[in-house]
Amino acid sequence: MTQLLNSLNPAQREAVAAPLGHQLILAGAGSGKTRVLVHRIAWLIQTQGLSPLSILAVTFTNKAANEMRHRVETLLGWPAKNMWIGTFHGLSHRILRAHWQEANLPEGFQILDSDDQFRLIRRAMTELKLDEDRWGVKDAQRFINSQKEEGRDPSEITAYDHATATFVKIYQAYQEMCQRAGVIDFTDLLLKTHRLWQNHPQVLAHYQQRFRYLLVDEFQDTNAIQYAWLRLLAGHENHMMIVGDDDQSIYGWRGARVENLQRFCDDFRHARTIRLEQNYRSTGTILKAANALIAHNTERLGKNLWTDGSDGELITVYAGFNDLDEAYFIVNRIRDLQYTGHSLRDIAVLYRSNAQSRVIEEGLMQYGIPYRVYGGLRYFDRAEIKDALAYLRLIANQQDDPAFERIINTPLRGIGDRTLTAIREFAKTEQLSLWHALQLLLERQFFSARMAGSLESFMQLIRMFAEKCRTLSLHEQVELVIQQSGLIAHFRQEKGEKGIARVENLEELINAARQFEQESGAEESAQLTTFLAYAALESGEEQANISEDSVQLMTLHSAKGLEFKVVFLSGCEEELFPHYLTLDDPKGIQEERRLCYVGMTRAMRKLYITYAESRRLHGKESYHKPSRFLHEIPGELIDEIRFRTKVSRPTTTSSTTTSTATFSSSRDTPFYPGRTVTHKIFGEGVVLGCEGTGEHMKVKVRFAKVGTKILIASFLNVE
DNA sequence: TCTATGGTGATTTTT
DNA sequence: TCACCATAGA
Repeated sequence: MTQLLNSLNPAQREAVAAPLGHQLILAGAGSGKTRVLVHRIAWLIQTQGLSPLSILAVTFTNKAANEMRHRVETLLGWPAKNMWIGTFHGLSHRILRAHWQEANLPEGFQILDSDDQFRLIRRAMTELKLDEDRWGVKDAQRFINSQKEEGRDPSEITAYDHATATFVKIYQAYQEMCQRAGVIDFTDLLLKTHRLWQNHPQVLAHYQQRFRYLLVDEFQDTNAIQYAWLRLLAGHENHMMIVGDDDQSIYGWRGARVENLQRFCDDFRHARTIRLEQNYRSTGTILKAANALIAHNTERLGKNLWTDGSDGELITVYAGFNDLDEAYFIVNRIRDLQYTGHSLRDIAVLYRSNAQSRVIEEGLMQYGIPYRVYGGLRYFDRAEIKDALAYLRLIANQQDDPAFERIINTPLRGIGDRTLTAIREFAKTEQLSLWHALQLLLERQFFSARMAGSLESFMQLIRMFAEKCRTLSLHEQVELVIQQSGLIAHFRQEKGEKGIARVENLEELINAARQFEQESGAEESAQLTTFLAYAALESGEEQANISEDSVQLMTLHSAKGLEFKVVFLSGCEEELFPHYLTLDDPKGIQEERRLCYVGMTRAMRKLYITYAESRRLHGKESYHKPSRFLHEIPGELIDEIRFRTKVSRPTTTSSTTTSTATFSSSRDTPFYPGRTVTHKIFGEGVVLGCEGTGEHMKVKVRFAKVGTKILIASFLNVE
C-alpha cells in the first residue's frame, strides 16, 4: 500500500491518501493531476476496501476518460471494464438507456449532434414562419442550449421582450419536434438524467447508494447543469474529489463556470483544499514567466508553480516584420531543431484562431516539413458517414425526422424542395412524423404519378432494409445500406480525390461496425442503437496518419492538457491575442490571459513567443501592437530578436503559390513547392521540393492518399 | 436540379 | 482574402 504512495510528492500523497470526505485538488499545469486521480482510485480500492463498482469518475472528453481508464488498469493490474469512468454525456446516456421509461423516452431514442440540432431548429423556425435573416438559427441554437444548461424548460422562462419570447417559441417547437421524433440532443442527456433523478427518488437513491465516491476532472469546466447533476448524485452521504485549476478556465464562453470551484467549497462543507504546485513539465524560466503573467488576474484561488529542475533557456521572443516573416522565423527554427535531432512531434505551433494556421502551413510546406493540423473534421462528422448513419437511424425508427430529412433526396432521387415542403406541412398540421405523413399522402394520391413513384420506391427501400436488417449482423446491415442505398455509387461519381476519399470512408464504416460488434458487450438486438449512440457521442479521432513524425499545429484551446518539448506561441498581438472581441470585457481579457497561461505552460524545455508588426487580416493589411501579455512577462526572462530582413508579400499576382514562393528558391521549374500535381496511381499531391533538372528531376510529393514519395518528374502531371 | 456569381462576414469547442 | 451562403439562370 505504501508502494502506491512512494512515487508521489508530499502534496500528491496528501491528496491520494486523504481520509474520505470531500476534497478540492487545485492542480496546477503539469503537476500530475491525472496521476493523483488514478492513484486515488487505486488507493480507495486497495486500502479502503471500496468496491471498484462504487466509484464514479467523470471527465469532459472521451480522450480523457479513455486515458484515465487505461491508467487505472495499468496501476491496478487488472481490467477495469465495469468501472464507471466516462464523460458526463456518456454516463448520462448509459443511465437514460437503463431508465428510458421513467425518463419518458422511447426505448430506441437517438442522439442529435449539433449539426442535426441546427437543422431541426431551422425547420422549427420555418414552420413558425420566422425570417431566418432576422432570427439567426445560430442564435436560436445558442439560446436553447444555454437555457437547457440552466435547466430551464420553455415554460419556465419569463420573456420580458419580444426577442426572448420568439426564442422561447422556437425552443418550445423544437422540443416538441424532438419528442415526436424520439431524439434528444447533447444537453438533453444531462438535463433528462437530472430530471429523471428529481422525479424518481428511488432511481436517484439507487445511484446514490451505488456510487459512494465521485471523482471529477477539470472541474473548472463544469457548467450549471453538470454541477447540479453532480450535486444531486452526491447527495448528503457520498464523497467527492474534484480536481481543477481556476487559472486554466478557458471555456467560460461556452457556459463553463469557474465559480463552481468556490461553490463546491460552500456546498460541500469541510471540503479540504489541497494544492498541487510542484510542476514536472517545464523549466524554471517558463514557470516564472507563466506565474508572472497570471498574477495579473484578479479573484484567483491562488497558486504558484515551482520546479526543482533547472531554469533552462530564456524565452525567445521574435518580433516579425509581418505574418509571413513570423512564419518564416518559425519554420527556420523548426528546421534547426530538426537538424539538431529533435523529433517533429515534440514541436507545437499554437495560435489563437484557426485562420492563422495557413501562413504557417504554407511555410512548412515549402520546406517539406510534415505537419498535422488539429481541429479538422472528425470521422463521424463527415457528410457521407452521417448520410449512411441517417439511413440506419431511419431503419431503426421511422419517426426520426432529422434522419428522414437528411436522406430523402440523398442520393438524388428527384424529390425536390416543393415535394418536401408539402410533406412537412402535412406532417405539421396532422402532428405526424414525416414518414407517416408521406405514407398518408401517398395513400390519398396527393402527388403526381411520377413523383409518387420516386417516393414510393424510397419507402420501399427503407422497408426492405428494415426487413432484411432483422436477420443481419451489425456490419452486414451497414454494408447492405451503403451498397444498396446508392450512396457508394453516388460518391463514386463525384470527381477527384474527394469522391474517392468518401467511398473509402464509407467502406471504413463497415470495419468500424465490425470492430464495434466485437468490442461492445451489447446484445445483438440492441447493437444498432448502441452503435448509433456511439457514433454520436464519440465522433472519432481526427483523421491523420499518426505514424508520421510531424509538427503539431493547433489552437491554444485544443492544446490544453497536452505538452511539447518546444512550443511556438504565435500571433501575440493586441486584437488577435487578446482577441478584439474580448477587449471591452475585463472578464474576457482575464480568460484570454488564462489562455496565454495555458499556452505557455504547454512547453517543457523551450518557449518561443512570436508576433508580427503587420499582418494580413480579413484581406487587409493591419498593424497591431505586441500583445499586452508580452509586457506582463519579466524582461529578464526574455531574449528578444527582431526581424533582420523584410519579407514582403509579392505584390504581383495573388495566387497562393506565388505568395508563398517567397520561401522557395526553385520557382523556375514547374514543380515548385506548393504546386498541386497528379500521378496516375497515387492521385493528387502537393510538391514539397525537388532536386536535379529536366526530365530526370526528382520531385518530393506529398500525396493525399499514400503519403510522401520521391518520384521522377516525368511521371507527374501538372494540373 | 445543377452551376455560376455576388454579397457577407470573419474567436475559441466538446459532447 | 476567402469561404460560405443565397439566388438566378440553364
